[in-house]
Amino acid sequence: MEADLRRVLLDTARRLLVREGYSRLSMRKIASEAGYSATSLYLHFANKDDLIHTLVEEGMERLFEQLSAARAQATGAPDQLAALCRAYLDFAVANAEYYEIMFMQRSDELARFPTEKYRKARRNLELFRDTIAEGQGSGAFQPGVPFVQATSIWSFLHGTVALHLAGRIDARIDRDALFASVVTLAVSGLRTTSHLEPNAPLS
Amino acid sequence: MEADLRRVLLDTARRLLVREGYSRLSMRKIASEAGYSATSLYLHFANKDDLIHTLVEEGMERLFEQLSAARAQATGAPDQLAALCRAYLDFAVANAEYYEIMFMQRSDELARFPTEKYRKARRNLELFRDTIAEGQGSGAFQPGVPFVQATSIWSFLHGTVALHLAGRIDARIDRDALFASVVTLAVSGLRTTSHLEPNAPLS
DNA sequence: GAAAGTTGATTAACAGTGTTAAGTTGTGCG
DNA sequence: CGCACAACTTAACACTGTTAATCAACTTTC
Repeated sequence: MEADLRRVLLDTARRLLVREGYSRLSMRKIASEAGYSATSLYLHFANKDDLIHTLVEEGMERLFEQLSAARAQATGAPDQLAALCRAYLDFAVANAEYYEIMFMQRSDELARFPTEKYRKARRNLELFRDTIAEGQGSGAFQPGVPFVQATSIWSFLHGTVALHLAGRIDARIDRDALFASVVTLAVSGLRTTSHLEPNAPLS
Repeated sequence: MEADLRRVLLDTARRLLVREGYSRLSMRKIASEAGYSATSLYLHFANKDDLIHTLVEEGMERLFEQLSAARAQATGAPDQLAALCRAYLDFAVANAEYYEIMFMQRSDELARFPTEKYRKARRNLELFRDTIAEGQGSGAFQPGVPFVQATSIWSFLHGTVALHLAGRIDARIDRDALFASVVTLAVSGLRTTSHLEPNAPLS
């Protein structure tokens, strides 16, 4: 056996995913691209879902690194939260194919993300939650349940990128301007002293 | 030929979609369920995407009806906007399979929604836009570009239902409470006098 | 060192998918 | 009647994920 064929197959799958998109990613293609027969994949992964879930897990880690780095470069909860939002949106457009398998999989198409890998996915949300809690502690944010508020912000961010990636956002709306407005809106919704400015510059 | 086989096939497809979900909806199943051979579908639809797009169009109409009805029962832009948001969320959970093909299709998997059918999809967003513009006229809402603000709210709503339908929202968060908070948050973000209350009752 | 067992990979096959080409059947019409 | 056209079907292609059976090579054991 290859030194670590599992690793090779994952790398091949990732490369194919990024190059051709999820819908054109098949077990047979991964295998032939790696120079093996299709059934070899089943010696290292239970099934396609298992393979994809491993890629998702890797994506969650990469997202966590980028989110952490973004937050570390900002100071103060509001700025840190804004940095997290921007990093999330940036990750989604820079890794669209990754984002699709990570967050845009309908549950009946792909088996539920396994619990043992769920921890890594949750860390990303906790980054938001902790920042919000910190802001509440310093009095910069309104009171509330940080976990719920983090979920709300996440929903907002996800909705924006999901519609964007699906090509559903009207072409007249500039992407970067919309993203910037979304970040402002998301953060200002939590602030004690509202910093909402009319979003006239958009479109 | 059947009086209108096209109509029969669409009804069969819709029934199968709701009963078994999009991932288990195949041309062959639709055909056999309707009592015809698979290739018959291609006499009435160019391909599977064409058939799905027709279902999507119907879904857009149904959504429009429910949104319109909800807005008509409320008075004043803020309440009307809240009613629109609630109706949108309600539609999504009550017609999850429909919602999936309407808004959760990745663009590379399903061909782009055809322009001639796009009009019906846009009407729904215009309902939000017009309500926002009305609220700005009466001074209830902050100034801004209504179309962009409507898109923001839509993103927020879509993100919430998309994550919910994908089973990604933490089980500890009550769905209805989250939805209620999202509606409040979406509307209050536009108001001149903020009505934000701490969302403590959640979870 | 020969026999047995294990590991890593393969080929063949099944049941399913969307879709096209060719063939069949029935109806209206000149 | 015979022609034409319309509605529909059968056969086939090129895929898909996945399982069972097989084969070759290396390890272990006697």
